[in-house]
Amino acid sequence: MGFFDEIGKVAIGSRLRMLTDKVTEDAAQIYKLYHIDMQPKWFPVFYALTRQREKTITELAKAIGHSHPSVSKIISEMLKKGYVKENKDKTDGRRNVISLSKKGMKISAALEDQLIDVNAAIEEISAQAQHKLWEAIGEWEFLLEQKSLLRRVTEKKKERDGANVEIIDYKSEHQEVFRSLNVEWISKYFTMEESDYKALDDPQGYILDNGGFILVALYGGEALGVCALIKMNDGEYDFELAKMAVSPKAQGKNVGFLLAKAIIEKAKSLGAAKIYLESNTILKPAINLYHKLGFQKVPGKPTPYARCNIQMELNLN
Amino acid sequence: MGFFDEIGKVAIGSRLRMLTDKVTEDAAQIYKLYHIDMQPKWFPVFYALTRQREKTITELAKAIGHSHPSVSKIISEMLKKGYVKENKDKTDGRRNVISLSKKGMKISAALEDQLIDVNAAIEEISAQAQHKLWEAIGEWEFLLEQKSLLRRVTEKKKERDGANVEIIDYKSEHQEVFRSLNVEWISKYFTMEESDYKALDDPQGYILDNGGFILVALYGGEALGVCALIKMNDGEYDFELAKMAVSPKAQGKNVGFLLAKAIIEKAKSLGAAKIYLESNTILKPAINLYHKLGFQKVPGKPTPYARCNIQMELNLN
DNA sequence: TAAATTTGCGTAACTGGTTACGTAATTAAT
DNA sequence: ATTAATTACGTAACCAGTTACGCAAATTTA
Repeated sequence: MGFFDEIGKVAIGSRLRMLTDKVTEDAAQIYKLYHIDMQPKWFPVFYALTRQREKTITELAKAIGHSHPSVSKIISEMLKKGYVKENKDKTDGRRNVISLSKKGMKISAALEDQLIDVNAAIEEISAQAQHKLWEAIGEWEFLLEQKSLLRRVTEKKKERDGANVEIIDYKSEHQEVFRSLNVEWISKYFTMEESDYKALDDPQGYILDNGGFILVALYGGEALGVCALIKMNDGEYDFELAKMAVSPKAQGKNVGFLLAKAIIEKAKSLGAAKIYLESNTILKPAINLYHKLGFQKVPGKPTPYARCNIQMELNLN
Repeated sequence: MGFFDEIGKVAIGSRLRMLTDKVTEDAAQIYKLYHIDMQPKWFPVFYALTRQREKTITELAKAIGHSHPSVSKIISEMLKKGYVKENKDKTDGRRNVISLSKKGMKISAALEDQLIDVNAAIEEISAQAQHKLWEAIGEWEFLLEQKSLLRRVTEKKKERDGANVEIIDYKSEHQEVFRSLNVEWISKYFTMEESDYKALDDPQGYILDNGGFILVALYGGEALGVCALIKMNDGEYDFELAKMAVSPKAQGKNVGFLLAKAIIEKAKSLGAAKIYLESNTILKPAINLYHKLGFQKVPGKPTPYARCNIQMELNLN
């Protein structure tokens, strides 16, 4: 147990499994004690059948919370022992209606005594324990039903990553990063074009001096993401969101989202009403991100970029 | 869940298993979220190795509470991925010393972030729950360690069976039962002898009128066990415990023990100091019972019974 | 009424663990 | 110095569940 104390509650799964094993391991012995020739795994099926005379395989599976092949196997074993009988449904040839045989019902009577004693034993343990396992399980089932562990972990990750990400204004020292991060992804998926070089080689002249902005994302102090807001001369849009790039090192750390969120805030604070962007549908994570931020697809506009096959806009009002 | 509410806490095992499944099912996804190429089942091994540079298969198994073949399999999988390396111990050729490879250590660093988030997520669930699962598991582990479920159930069964058993004095109406129960086991394991017929055909004249006693055990009102105390003329012993018989129908219901206990009390109340009995070692449950009651083996005495190969006495002072 | 979809369920293959067993290396006992 | 017992650990077979798949019957849709 020392191991699990040290490792923390991450081990809750392993620990649950071990307790389950411990609670379960005696089951076979207990049946022997009552001279009941039955396998522990048959019990749920058995019990369900005592409650309701007849049930099909699928009904049984649903009732006891197993998959149907599991029930199918159990039934074929119980059939061999003669505890149940099967009966093809006359009106629906697919259904295999299972019921307890005479022999099965006799066993089921013997089981009742056992149930009483096992229940009493478990109640005894419960009474000796300060913390209520039964109720705790119920609560956990409910809480996990509401929000899965995966979702909870995802949220925690976002929170933690967010705290590590700092979004700052572009300074001339970032020019190298701004260029290299963009070259990296563009040349990975497409090829660099004329307009790329213009913006990347001279962000000061091409973007900032024209009334645009650039933000830089620091992760643990290192610049791992960049994003630009380019002033547009078109009457419809105020800015184009462009040259967004996140280092593979920071992938999955929510950097893109935080960066985009920040740049949208920036645009808002500058009184912008509509933002435009161009992208390509093979960049699925990017498209998803834009979608999540509220961008909507718009019909084709003229563009200098060959790689553009989708255009989107975000209305800020 | 309805099923389990209805069936009662007997289902604690199934319920634990389901919760375990639920907690565990997301594990693989969570690793993916962190871009860690690892199987959930490797985690305990991984973790144990980050804690202590080197460990043998068996040490790992002990540390994480698995069987050694399980660890053996996991290691061979991790080996294939290049996360660990093995090293035959120079001084002990049997030992296979495992340690993390460079690649393994890199993964282990990535794991740390994940651990933080998973722990946070689980703490969040814990905080939302009123009942403390973690502590409850700890208590159950302790309580089951102290006394296994099997032993607890056995005790409950004895209690319940005991309450159903009533020990009464022999009356003439019991002669038939007294005879038939004894004939049943004697002729099953041995053959009836002259002395048997004397006692069984005329318990009144042969046992009671000579200062002996007979007790009858009723189970649910039915006479299913008998036991006699025969007055002895020998200077050493006061009574012989004999003609104890329990119906197979009442087997495992503690009837024998209660009957013997009662007959010993009877002897005590009559001022007896020493009880004697004869038996045969092939009757193992009977010998165990006598032993449990405090009877000790004594060297051979003259006996009319061919089937006797062990003699025992109980000192009542 | 024919075609497409859904449902019931059996079989097969997989999974993450176990116990059983065999073998080689080491240690203890005579 | 043997012999016997113990230990480390790999392989095989099993176990109680699962998912994947396919077939046939029933139901829905066109």
